[in-house]
Amino acid sequence: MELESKLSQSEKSILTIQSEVQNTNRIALSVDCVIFGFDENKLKVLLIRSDLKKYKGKWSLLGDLIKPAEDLDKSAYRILQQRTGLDDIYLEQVHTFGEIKRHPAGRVITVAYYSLINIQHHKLKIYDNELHWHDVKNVTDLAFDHQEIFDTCYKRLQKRILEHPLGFNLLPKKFSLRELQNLYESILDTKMDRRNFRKKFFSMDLLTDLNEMEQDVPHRPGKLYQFNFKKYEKKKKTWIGIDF
Amino acid sequence: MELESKLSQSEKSILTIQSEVQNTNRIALSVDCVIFGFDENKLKVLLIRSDLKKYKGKWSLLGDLIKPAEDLDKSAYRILQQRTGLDDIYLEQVHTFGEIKRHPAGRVITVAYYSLINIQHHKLKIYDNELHWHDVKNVTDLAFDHQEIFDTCYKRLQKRILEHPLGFNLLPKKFSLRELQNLYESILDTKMDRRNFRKKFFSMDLLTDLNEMEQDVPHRPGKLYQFNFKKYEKKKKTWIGIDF
DNA sequence: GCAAAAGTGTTGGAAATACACCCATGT
DNA sequence: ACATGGGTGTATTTCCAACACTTTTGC
Repeated sequence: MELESKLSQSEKSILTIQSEVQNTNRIALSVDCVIFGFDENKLKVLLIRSDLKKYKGKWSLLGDLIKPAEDLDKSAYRILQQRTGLDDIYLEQVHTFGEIKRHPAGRVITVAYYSLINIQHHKLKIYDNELHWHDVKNVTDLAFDHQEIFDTCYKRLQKRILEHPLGFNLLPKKFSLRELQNLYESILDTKMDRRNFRKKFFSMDLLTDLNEMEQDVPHRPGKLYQFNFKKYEKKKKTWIGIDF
Repeated sequence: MELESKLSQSEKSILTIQSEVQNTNRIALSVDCVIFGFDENKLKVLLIRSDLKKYKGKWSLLGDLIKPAEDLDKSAYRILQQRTGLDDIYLEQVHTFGEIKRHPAGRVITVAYYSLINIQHHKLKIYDNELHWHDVKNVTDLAFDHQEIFDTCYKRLQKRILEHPLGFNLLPKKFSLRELQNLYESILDTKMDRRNFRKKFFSMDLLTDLNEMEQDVPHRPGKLYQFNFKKYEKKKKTWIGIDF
């Protein structure tokens, strides 16, 4: 270190920095989106066939290069808009992947996002037959380092769904408690006790009872609910637990 | 969307992508590190004076541009190594900040990390008097968007410390329970019950009793402990709670 | 002997879990 | 009538949280 490091930030002039920023040190950046949907009681992810010879036949995440005059989140929204036709989508940045050799076309650092969309709204809008919804359980061997990106994003979703009520983004506006529970069970890959699940959600007081019933189900119809967001955001923990 | 989007990923050739990667779409990338330390029973962060006229007199995080042939994490380690002289430091990537106008020298996207270091080891190695340890409580009005980056990283640390036993990275190898509790209290900015804190940690069985005592304290000396990592990593939750 | 922090157990309440029966609908 | 999932209550256990006194050392 020593000389170089002492100089590196404290004494560089703005001109030096400008020169570095504009010339020597630029790198291509992309955004990749793990787009989750929920259909047939299964958690799905939207993938596209890779067109690169190296990854022929493999699936990959949806992504694109970031334009030099485009905000990061904007870039992610653009990809979603282009691919799904949907605005107003839940989106969360997860991690940035920067291995030198991760992309065959050269150095590309990629910022990974996951997003949650209501697959019913979306269904009508897939024109491109290279796009396909995959069960998350069957997602293996993606192109590039996309398997790692997918795994990271899926784990993040599993964690977040326990901390915040994000599920509604994946469901229709109106849903039954059974659908909600199916959603949680498929995201977390677990089974839950029905009575305890209901108790938990009702006690959180985040659902509005619509006084409507399911239609056309081959069994006793369930009540339909909506998420109530006014009531969320108030709940904080008082004491602070340590839970390793 | 339409035409452009349909083509954008599914039909671009490797040559097109290579050209984009190498020419039109490159952006400068930096790493910024929020370096935490613990001293005098307070959580501290290492800052450097900004040399840019625009931010004269303000403090900023330690960072540098990523070199085109340097891995992301490597880059963060390099900055830490240069600034603190320490290897083998706990480091976690937190978020990538990409507002178009965040840096006066032009478009620079920055990947934020936080790190935890043992300030005792480090003390000897600050040569640069533009570097200074600040109480996290007094960190305001940093240069660039570094206040936002700092806030984000600090919140992440507060969350992580409740989920994983990271604290030891900030403490000497041997520490008393009082020091450990002081650490948690200063990170979380809260007070905890001493008996419950002890119970909690002992029940986790992550501490090795060294059968040594504190020296030269003006009161009854406490026992000294070490973190025991073999035992960590086993604890999982069985049922899955939902805690909004 | 006094100040300062170490060390130690118990109890009540809240939340999580496990668990079984009747009900409404479509076929 | 039967198959399917909807809807409900209680008892047990586990975890959290509040709380006070005695001990050891330095001065």
